[in-house]
This record gives sequence, structure tokens and C-alpha cells, in this order.
Amino acid sequence: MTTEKKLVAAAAALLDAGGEQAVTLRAVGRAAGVSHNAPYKHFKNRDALLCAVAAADLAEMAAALKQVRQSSAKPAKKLTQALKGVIDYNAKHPARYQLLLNDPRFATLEGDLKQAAYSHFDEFDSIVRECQAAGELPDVAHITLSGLLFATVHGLISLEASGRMKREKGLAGVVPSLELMVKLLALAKKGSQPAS
Amino acid sequence: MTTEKKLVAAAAALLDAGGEQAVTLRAVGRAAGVSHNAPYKHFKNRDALLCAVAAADLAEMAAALKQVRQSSAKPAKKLTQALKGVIDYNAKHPARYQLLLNDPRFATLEGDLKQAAYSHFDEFDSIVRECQAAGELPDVAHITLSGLLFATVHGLISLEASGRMKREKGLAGVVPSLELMVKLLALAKKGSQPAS
DNA sequence: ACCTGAACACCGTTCAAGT
DNA sequence: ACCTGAACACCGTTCAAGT
Repeated sequence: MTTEKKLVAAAAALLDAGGEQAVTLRAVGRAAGVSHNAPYKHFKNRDALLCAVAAADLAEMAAALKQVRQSSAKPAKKLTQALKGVIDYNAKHPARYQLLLNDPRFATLEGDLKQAAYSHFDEFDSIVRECQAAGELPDVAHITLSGLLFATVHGLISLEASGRMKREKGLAGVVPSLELMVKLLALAKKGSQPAS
Repeated sequence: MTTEKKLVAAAAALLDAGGEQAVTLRAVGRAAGVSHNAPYKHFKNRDALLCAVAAADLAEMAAALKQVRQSSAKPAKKLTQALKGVIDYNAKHPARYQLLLNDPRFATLEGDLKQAAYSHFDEFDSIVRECQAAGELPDVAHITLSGLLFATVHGLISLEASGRMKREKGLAGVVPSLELMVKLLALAKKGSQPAS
């Protein structure tokens, strides 16, 4: 494994183990078997290393979505699996999820991250279109609908992770809330064709 | 103004000016006219100071929501205003918004923050119930529906702020996406009563 | 009760130097 | 081309001491 990949893997492992504050260049170097400033030979700075982790994760999520899309499941099932994939990713790697989808530091998408973000969204959008074609989702602009669905699952995950959506308030969890969302969208489809 | 309030105000101003990384205790102390470790006499540590800023902001947002709820506008209009308030808050104070709704550090809500979170959600939920009563939103569990709506606006804002929802992809902005969401929920209401 | 200045450990980053 | 060790500036936190 090249040193660059070792550094990215070490940073990802440290994120899982102790959150972003655990990712010091000294710890990364130690875990990768190099000195604490070797990373500067491969990345501009610490943020660039974290950005590389995010790009790799997003590419991985895109690949997982592609698997789902190419499966033989019914469209509605594919959508559920796609949404569940996002939820599971957050459950397994909360700090990396936060980096991936909630960190404004990499708002100007560049290079690998931009590429990964595009292919990830395209996969998701394709599944949404399949659902529309199958009559499971309303016939509105598919890109906007995809953005809306993804924003909803992301918002639910985010609010729960940040403790703002506690069950104490009587709130449902992420999965039941999403199920309601999908059910309401199906009803909207029905409501838009009263003559059917 | 008490020193404690000065510290919170200074931290909030620094967040607006330069993001979280600009909020060093030395800078906070300087802005409040005290030494760099005076904050420790009022807050356990830096995180506790940031948490106090979040609690104050959430209380402010709750007060703004209360104004909307008590206004004479129609329910649908109140909902739009409530959602717009969240969007505007992020536009004016992105770093504080991030702290308020996306920071997992304060996931264990305590004291002021917990109180503020509850009253904020209650106000929002009341408006959602008014919309249901007026037939503008589907008759599903109001708390879940409120959570879903808030998660959607938060997810849209978050993804846009973190650069993951660029227009380049053909995506609509936060406001048009939300308008679609509300429109689809109205259609769902219609689809659930085919006999009306 | 509230504050200060010095000190400590730690970190990101830079630089001169090594192979 | 890739890496290292020393050094710098900065920060959160602690502590002894001041009023």
C-alpha cells in the first residue's frame, strides 16, 4: 500500500475511533509508520487529508448505491435500500459521515470529492426515476425530488446525531419518519391523479 | 452587562466573523475585556461556552417562532414563515447555525439547551397542527410530521451549506425544494381522502 | 466571588537537511 | 521524490496568587 493510501486509511480509522479531534497529524503519522509531517508530502495540509477521506467514503457510498440500482429488486425496495444505506453509514462511521455530508470546510467541491459527489447523486437519482416510472413517486422534476428525499434522510440523521430529535419529545426515529415520508409521497402521487 | 453575557456575546460575534476556529478563548477574553482564562470562572471549558451560545440562539429562534404562531396569518402562511425563519437564520449566522443544529458535541442536551430545544420544537409543532386543522397538511401523527418537515428544511440547508447540493447538478435551491415538499404534502392530504 | 499572569502539554505548519 | 528532526507560533487548560 502506498504511503498516501496508508495516511488516508489511518485518518479514517482515527475518525472512527475518536472523532475528528483524534485525527492529529502526529497520530496519523504514527499509525501509518511515518513521521508527523510526512503527510505534507502528500497533502497540502490537514484539511486536504480529511477531504481525501471524505472523497473515498463518498466514492464507496456511490459504489454501494450502484449495486442497489443494478440489483433485481423492485424500485420501491431499491429506494428503501438506498436510504437505509445512508443511515447505516452514519451508524457505522458517525464522524466520517459528519465530515462527508455536514462539513462546510469542503464546500467548494474539487477534484475527487466533486467527482464522487456527482456520481453518488446520479446513482440515487436513477433509483428515484425508476420509482417514478413504476408509479411509486409523484411525477415532479426528478432531480428536485431526489434532492428532497436525500435532504430528508440526511436531515433526520443529522438532527438525531446532534441530539436535537430526541424520542422524549414523542418523535419517531429516523426509519419510521422516512417510512412516513415515502408513504406520503405515494399518497401525493395518488392525489395528483384523482381521475385514475 | 454581566461578564458571563459579555463572553457569550463575544463568542457569538467571533463565530459570525470567522467561524468556529476564530473562537479562541484568548480572542473571546480580549473582546470581552477580560483575560484569556476568565471564561473558566463562568464556564467549565470552551465547549460549555459554545453550548451557551447555541442555547441562547435556540431560545431566540423559539421566540421568533412564537411571534409567527401568535400572528394573524393563515396557517399555511405561518408554516412558510417558520421555515423561512430557519433558512434566514442560517444565512445570517452560518457558523452559529452549524453549532446549533449540526454539532454532535452537545448531543446530550442539558439545562438551558434542552429547555430551548423543547420550546422551539413545541412552537413549530403547534404551527404544523394548525395547518392540519386547516386541511393543509395530512392527518398523520403531528409530532412525526413536524419532525419530518423540520428535518427536511434542515437537511436542505445543511447539504447546501456543505456544498453537496450544488445547482450545477440541476438541483433546485432550498426554497423551491421546500415549496415542492409542502405542495406534495398537500397532495398527500388530497390523496388520502378520495371520497371528499 | 472573580480575575490575572505564568506555565504546561499539545498541535499545525515550516524549514533546513538527509537519502 | 520522499522523508525526518528541530523549531515556531498558537491554543486549551491548570495553578498559584492577587483583590
